[in-house]
Amino acid sequence: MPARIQDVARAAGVSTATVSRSLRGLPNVSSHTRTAVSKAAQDLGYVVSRSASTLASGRTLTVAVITPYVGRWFFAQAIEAVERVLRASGFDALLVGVGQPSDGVRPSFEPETLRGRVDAVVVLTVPLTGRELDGLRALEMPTLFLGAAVAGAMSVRIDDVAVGRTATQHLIELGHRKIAHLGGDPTEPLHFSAPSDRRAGWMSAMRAAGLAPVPAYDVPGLFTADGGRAAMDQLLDLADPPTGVFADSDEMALGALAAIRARGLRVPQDVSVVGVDGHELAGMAGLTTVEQPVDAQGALAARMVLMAVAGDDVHRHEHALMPVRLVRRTSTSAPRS
Amino acid sequence: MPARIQDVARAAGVSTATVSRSLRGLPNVSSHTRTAVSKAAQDLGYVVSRSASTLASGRTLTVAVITPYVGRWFFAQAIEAVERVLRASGFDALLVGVGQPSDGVRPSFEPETLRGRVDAVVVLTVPLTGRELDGLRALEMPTLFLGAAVAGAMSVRIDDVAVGRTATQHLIELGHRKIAHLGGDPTEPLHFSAPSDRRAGWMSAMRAAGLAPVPAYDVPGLFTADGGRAAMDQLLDLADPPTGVFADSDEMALGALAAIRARGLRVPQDVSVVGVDGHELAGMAGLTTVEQPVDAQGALAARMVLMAVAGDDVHRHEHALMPVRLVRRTSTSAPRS
DNA sequence: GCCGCCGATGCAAGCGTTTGCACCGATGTC
DNA sequence: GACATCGGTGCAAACGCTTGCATCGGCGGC
Repeated sequence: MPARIQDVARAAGVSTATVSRSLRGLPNVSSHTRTAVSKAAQDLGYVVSRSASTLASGRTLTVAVITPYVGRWFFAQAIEAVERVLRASGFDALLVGVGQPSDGVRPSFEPETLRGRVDAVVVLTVPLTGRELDGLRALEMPTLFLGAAVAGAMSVRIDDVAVGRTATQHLIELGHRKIAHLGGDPTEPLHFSAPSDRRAGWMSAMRAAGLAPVPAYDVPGLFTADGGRAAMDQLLDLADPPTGVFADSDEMALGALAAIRARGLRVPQDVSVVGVDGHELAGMAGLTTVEQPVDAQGALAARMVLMAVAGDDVHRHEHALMPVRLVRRTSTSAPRS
Repeated sequence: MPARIQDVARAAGVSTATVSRSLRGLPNVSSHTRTAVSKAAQDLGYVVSRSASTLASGRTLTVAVITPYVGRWFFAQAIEAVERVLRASGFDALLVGVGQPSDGVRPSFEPETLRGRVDAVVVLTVPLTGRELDGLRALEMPTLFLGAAVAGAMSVRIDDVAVGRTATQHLIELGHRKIAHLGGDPTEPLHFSAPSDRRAGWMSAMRAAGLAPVPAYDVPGLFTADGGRAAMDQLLDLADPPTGVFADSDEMALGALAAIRARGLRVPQDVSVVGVDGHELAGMAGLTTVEQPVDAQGALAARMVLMAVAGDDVHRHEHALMPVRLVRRTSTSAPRS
């Protein structure tokens, strides 16, 4: 049987109240008592019961991380960073997957189930329904969106419109006129804002350069390498294929690279490709990309919710925007005239 | 204020005991009462307090997932699968990161912390110290190792020696004699068994073919793309570089590919490369690989611990071995004679 | 028609903490 | 020297559920 607070109290010759206060470092405990309690706890291998503690205090020392995927690069990186910071502060990360739609419809996420289960929520780039958002608000706990901005909650993200603009401008500056866009899956039940924002950036940069975004050049890539490859194939089948391609993610861009090379075409001579993310393997493949600081976003997100949990209301509605930067590699160059 | 069980009891005109039994689907509740309780709970938006329920029953409906990384491909895939199955069964996944050694020493993982916090533990390919293993055993709860076998606990994994042998044999059958091995980081504080087993498979296959494994051909690749690239560079700097390379992971193999091409050498004409995993991007890059079913391993692992939690002692010590298969692509061929 | 049994329900004792409040000396103040 | 003050401590009431045990009709068997 594991030791309970009662056992520690007895061993240290004090009351359970004093043990509780002492172990949590609360004031008004003499240093003499403190050492006695610590020793007793140590000897007995005492570790506080989370459920009892939570029940009595209402604090869970746990933060929910809501995510549609964990296998995809961006999400995996972000989760790792969030978890690391939470753990360093003594908090646990409760992983909540809401993706994996079975019959095209995502199983509804029930925020109510989190009540009393966590102290705060970090939502990773998952667009919630109105009902879900309301449920989340009803929880009345610190909530932070990573990868999207939602009114009334904290957020950490990058400027996705600028991302699209930066990538597209890069191609334009190299001399490209026929620039395609590989985006998300429009039929996907989870409507992310990143794809549409990046797409908007693409269109905006095109127009600013006096170029018309061609509808046939705007194809869905599903945010996967396979999807990117298929989309690229589709583009190359066009009578007048693009010379430059902007993919919303490195994974799609790498798929596009594969499709291009599979046809015996060369990168960047025949087609230039630029991605988004800063995936480790993008570097290996020489992919030019708009790099975003995923680790930093995750760490900042965790720090922000922790501050909010600690009662800091100042940043309770802060929206942090992290910088991105274009990393030029060998997948982009001037088009063959 | 959220509704408590007391409120539901009052609304349904029964006692809290009946509400508790009814809501959990226990027997000996009349169907009439059952519907009345359900309706009352529904109306009040009642959701049981996890901490109170846990405190009273000792059940947490939560499983800990211990992992050294979440950003690396294998781990991310496995976690996603485990979480999905747990969630489908009404269990939560508590993500516990134990990696990220700061000063070369991994911060010790404290199994005691999990007591009363979870009903079972899934440990992902993280070699624990004796103290940690003892602590885990002392918890006396279902424990499963994914990616390594540990006596006295369940496990799900692949035969890593066979993996190394398969990959190496493939190169040997193609006619290679000078075959290198890209393995893990020997100085890494986390000593995984996979790298040493795969290495053993490499050596065994070499010897079986009458070839001597050359020490200079056995280089650490850190299990990252960057590490794989650096390791490959090292191999290519050798006076007599290998013609075939077996990398313990696809990520390293992809790094190796980059290093080879950066020198103007060609794959597979100049060097053949084979990896391990079945990474989505390996397919894009045409990498030959020994594919392992990560999703299936994760899902099975989750199912096994759930059965054990449910009281099924039959499989309590079962060791499941999942099949791997060689996927031939364009990164391997006969060496230039 | 009595008895035993059984399904349905209620009672109340936990489960192991936290915390508001009371208490109790010792110290400091006029 | 009386009195507020204050640090240190204990008491005991929550916190919201689960569950062993008791209770209570109703029903079939003899």
